[in-house]
Amino acid sequence: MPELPEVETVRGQLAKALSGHTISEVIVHAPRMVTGEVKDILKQSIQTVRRFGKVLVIDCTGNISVVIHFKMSGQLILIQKDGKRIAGGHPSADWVQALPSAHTRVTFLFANGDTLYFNDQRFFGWIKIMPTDTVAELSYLKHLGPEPWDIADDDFFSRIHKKNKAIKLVILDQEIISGVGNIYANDALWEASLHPETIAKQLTKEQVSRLQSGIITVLKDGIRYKGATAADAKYVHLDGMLGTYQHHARVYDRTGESCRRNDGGIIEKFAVAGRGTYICPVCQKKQS
DNA sequence: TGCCCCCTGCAG
DNA sequence: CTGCAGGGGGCA
Repeated sequence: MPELPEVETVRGQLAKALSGHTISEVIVHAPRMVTGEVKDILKQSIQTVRRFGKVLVIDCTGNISVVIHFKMSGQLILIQKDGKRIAGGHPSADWVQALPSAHTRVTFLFANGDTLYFNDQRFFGWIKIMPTDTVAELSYLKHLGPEPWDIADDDFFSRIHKKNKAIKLVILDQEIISGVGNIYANDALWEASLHPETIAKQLTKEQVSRLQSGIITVLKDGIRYKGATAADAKYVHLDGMLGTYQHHARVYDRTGESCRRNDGGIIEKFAVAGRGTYICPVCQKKQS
C-alpha cells in the first residue's frame, strides 16, 4: 500500500470504520514483523488514525499506538462480523479469498466482531506497538521530511537544490520530502517535464517550483482516485476494493503508450538506481 | 552516493 | 531460469 495516497486512503477508511472500537484479541502469525507488547493494546479502543508520509499510526486509549509501515506488499483488510467487507460497493472479483490467508501476518479481533487482517506477502513491513507519546521519537519519523504541501517553495528549493544526485532519487528520499514513492515520482517528473536523471543541483528555481506543483498534483490525484493498484493488486482498500489511479497514471507502467501531452512521444522504460523509470522522450529530455 | 540485502511470487 | 515488483536499512 506503498505511497502516501494509498496510506491516506486506508487511513480515512480505518478512522471511519474503527473509531471507538475495542480490540479484544490479537493473533501474531509472524512475530518477526512485530515489536512491542501485543497485550498492551488489548481492551483498548481506537481513538484516532494518523499518517506521516507512508506510515500509519493508530492511536488507542491508554496511551498506546500501533504504528504500521506497509513497505512493498503490506495491506489491511477489514471483515465485519457477518463476514462481509466494510463499506459499500461490491468486493472485487479478485478478492474472493478466504481470510486469514497465507499472507496474513497479524490478525486484530474487535469486541464488536470485526476482524482486521494485516497481510504482507514479502515480510518487508513492520508493526510497532508503543506508547503514543513516544511515537514521534521513532527514528523513521524523527528523520522524516515534510510533506510537499507543507513547505514554502523556497524551503522546497533549498532541500532539493543542494543534492548532487539524480532528481528522481532526491524526491524518493523520505528525509527530504515524505510521501513520494516510485509511481508518483515518475508521474511528478512528467508533470514538471523533467528527466529523472537530471542532477538536482542543476535545476533552476522555476523547474523546482514546477516539480513541487507536479508532486502535489499527482499525490492529490492519487488520493482522489483512492490510490494506485498495480497489476499484481497488492494494494487494496480496507474493503478489498482496488484503487483506480493507475488508469490516470501519466507515465508509470505505460511503456509503449502515447504521451498524454500528445506530443508524439512514446513512453519508454529504463532503470534509475535499479528502479523502474518511465519517461516521455519528447517532453522529458535529458539536460546537459 | 552506490550497492547489496531483506522476502515471496509472477511474468517472460 | 532470470528479472522485476508501491520500500528502505546497512554497509563501504
